[in-house]
Amino acid sequence: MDENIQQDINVLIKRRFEELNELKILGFEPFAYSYDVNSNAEDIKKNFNEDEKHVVKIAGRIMAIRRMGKASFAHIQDHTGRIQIYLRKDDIGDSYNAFKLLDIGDIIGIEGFVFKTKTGEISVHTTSMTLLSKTLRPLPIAKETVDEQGNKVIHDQFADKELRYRQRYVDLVVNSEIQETFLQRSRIISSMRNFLDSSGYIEVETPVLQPLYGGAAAKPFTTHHNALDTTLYLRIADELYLKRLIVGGFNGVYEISKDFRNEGMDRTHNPEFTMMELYVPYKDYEWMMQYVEKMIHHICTGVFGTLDFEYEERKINFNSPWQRVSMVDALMEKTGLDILTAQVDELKAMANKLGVDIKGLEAKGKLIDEIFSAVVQPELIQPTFVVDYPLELSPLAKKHRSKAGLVERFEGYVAGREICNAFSELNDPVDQRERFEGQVKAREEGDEEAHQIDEDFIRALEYGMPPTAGLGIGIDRLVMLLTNQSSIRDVIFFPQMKPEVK
RNA sequence: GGGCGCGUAGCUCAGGGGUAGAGCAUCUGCCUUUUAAGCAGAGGGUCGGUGGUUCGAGCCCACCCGCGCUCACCA
Repeated sequence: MDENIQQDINVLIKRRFEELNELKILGFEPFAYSYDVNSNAEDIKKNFNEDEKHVVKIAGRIMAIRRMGKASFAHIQDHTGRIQIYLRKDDIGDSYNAFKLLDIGDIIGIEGFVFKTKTGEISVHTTSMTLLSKTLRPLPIAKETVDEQGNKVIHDQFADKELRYRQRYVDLVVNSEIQETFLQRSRIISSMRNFLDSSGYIEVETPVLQPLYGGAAAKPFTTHHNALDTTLYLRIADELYLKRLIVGGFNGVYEISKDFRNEGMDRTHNPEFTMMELYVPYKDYEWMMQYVEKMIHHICTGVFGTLDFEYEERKINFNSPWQRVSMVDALMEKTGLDILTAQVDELKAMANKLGVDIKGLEAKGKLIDEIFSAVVQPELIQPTFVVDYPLELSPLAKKHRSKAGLVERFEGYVAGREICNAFSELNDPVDQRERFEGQVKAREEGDEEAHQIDEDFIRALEYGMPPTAGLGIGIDRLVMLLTNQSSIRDVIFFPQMKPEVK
């Protein structure tokens, strides 16, 4: 930060330190130990009764002050919202002198009785004020007013996106409406966990630090373990460990945890993100599609009380069953090309004709994926399962029981975005080894994201894994969808940022 | 990395060649039902940085730095 700006802030901070000392001299402890709260802003307003003087004890942060000599009004904000307080020197004596030394941002406890002002605002008439925490930095507070048309106008809003992300604690205080999105995130995860638990599946934890990374096509973060003197990777997926647990005999395991991918950042990508993966033995991807429908239904109704959502101005309805379309059919319809029999040259020609950037790709699977992403995916607005993917795109999925060249895999799309990925898990260790070897070949041909051979995983499969259905859901993106947020940074408290420039 | 945009007081912003502005916030005084409280006064800026053009540069030019959006890669 620029030194001069720093100095200017310091003038304000210096004044706060002076107030701190003056408060101590007056005998007020600026940082209290506790306060017995028995009400909150929301309850006070909800339970207001003209005839009774409710006595309440509340605590919160001062968000506005209007001083009028020997009496003052202020608004304090707690976790339920704001409420006005009224303080008079006649009522609180010496504390009024302390109040004169308080600022917006300070945290106080107020005991008093509830009343309604001349102008009709339910307020607390203070009989006792306790300073709980003195602020040493000025809060970038906004003021609100209502214009002639009845629109809420916010003045001096704390709007710098970078500062909001870097200092989320300030953002949460002064733009407190964002708390709702994060509360919804929390409820979505709880609801999902609750649904999985009630199905009898076990929540487990598997390593974040892995000697071999796998389970997805992505570049990892690399780190080093000193005592072992070995390279470890931050996991890019939980998949291979969770399937080992299915080998071990559990009746369904899931994990909700952070995965890490060392790739670009934008409105839908953060380097660490939250993933839910579920594996259920003796089931296949058909069963899993229905399970996803039920789970999303449970979350939508449980958290939001509705199946109707709006995302980026488009209406979405989560009624079951979701639409289903096979990848082959969808591409046939859009391009007239049968991707099962098409040659690489035909796919490249089609991509060029459609204006799809294939940037030197040669692998058939990747070409198909590019064309699909460009021409089909954006049109999948209502919840849709795209089923049966090319084998070479899915080295961990089981070959389709009747369609050659495909695997039993589906992805769920909503509002043109992928929200889940699932398959009938490959449990044939011989086939798995061949797929891994195919990946090694792809890697040698320059595909940095191709899988490595995980010998221990193959060994686990050789001990026998029951037929299993597996699912992955990107939690951040699900939350974005359900809370109508277009940036992943708005559903993650502390999104990754460039290092702060001093 | 490419393209577009932004950077002026603590916050939100005006000013587009003539020597720095507004509102809020801060400080002082008055004010015991206010609510963007009010009234009177005060302080606060090397206008993101460096060079250049000019008698004179927030303003024009070049380069750099930071941030946002977007494209590419990707969940």
